[in-house]
Amino acid sequence: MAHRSALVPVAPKLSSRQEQLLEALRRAGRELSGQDLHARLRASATPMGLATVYRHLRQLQQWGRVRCRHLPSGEALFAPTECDEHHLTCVDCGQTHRLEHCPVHALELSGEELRGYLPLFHTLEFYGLCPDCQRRQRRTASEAVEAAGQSASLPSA
Amino acid sequence: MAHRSALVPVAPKLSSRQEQLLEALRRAGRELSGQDLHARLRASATPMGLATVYRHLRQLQQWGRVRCRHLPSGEALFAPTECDEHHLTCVDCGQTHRLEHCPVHALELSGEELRGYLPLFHTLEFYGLCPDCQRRQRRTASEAVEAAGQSASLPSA
DNA sequence: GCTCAATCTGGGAATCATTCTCATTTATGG
DNA sequence: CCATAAATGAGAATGATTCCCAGATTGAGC
Ligand SMILES: [Mn+2]
Ligand SMILES: [Mn+2]
Ligand SMILES: [Zn+2]
Ligand SMILES: [Zn+2]
Repeated sequence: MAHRSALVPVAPKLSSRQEQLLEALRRAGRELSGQDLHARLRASATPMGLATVYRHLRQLQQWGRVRCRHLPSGEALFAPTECDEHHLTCVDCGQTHRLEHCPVHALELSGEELRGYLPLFHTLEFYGLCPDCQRRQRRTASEAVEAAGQSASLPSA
Repeated sequence: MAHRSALVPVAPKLSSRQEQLLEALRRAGRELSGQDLHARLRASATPMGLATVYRHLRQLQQWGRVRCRHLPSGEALFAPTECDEHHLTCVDCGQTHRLEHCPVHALELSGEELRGYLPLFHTLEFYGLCPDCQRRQRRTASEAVEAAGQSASLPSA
């Protein structure tokens, strides 16, 4: 709290609708898409339209209260900035794991690199091949090699 | 090269179309969207259709040769993985600066955190408010306060 | 060379998350 | 209550990406 107000020069009081949105995000305990949020809020006592959900998500992001990351699929996921999480994602099957610790939490940008910016949040995602997909790709590759080798020529690999 | 082949278990030979795509990305010297690439390749001697561009971008990404990040606007930008760049972006106006050095280049994931994954690439982006937008937000905020304080409302300007 | 199946390609339709429009509702402040 | 401004949301518009599928290309086997 003290942390937040120290960082943000303009910390506008949130409207009740914005509080509702942020609270829904907190309650979820995981990143949610705009559509997810809309679905949840639509069921609430004070339903919120899709346009309003997106409007406020954008506003909250510009105020540094919400951050957004994109899955490889392109889906946008939102979370409160106070939750500092990162992931390791398979570029093939999309399986993702939450990392225990943020590797850049300490390591901040130097004053020179900041260029006068007021830092709000960051995104950091690692991508790789999960063990299963490594196996599958190896299998596929060796099948190709074997098929090619059977014939007569093909010194490629 | 040695670096790459050591990392990637399955490093399939790229098709000529895939080479063409990757080469276009390298030649560009900056991140390009799928649409950008399509526009460039359409003008070339061997035009490439939009569907093919996206197909190969996905494949190259799964092979760890291309990485992708998303602007706050949602636009997807592609670059060769050998280019390890990150940015500082204003959440308000969208202005972005390239960082000189990658803060996580050394700092790799621990074996435990890797969970057997074969690391391919990462994305790291910092977000904040640029000096201009900080000023603007402060100005907007103080106008609001002043208007409220006066309590004699004059909507003239 | 020629043939045929497998693979690749790309025009155009389909998808779908997000944004936009704008008529209506709600908050504000006397 | 009145007037004005701000907020809201239904539905249309947008636009990037994916899907579909018929035609083109490749290349292994003859
Ligand atoms: Mn972090
Ligand atoms: Mn890096
Ligand atoms: Zn996988
Ligand atoms: Zn800015």
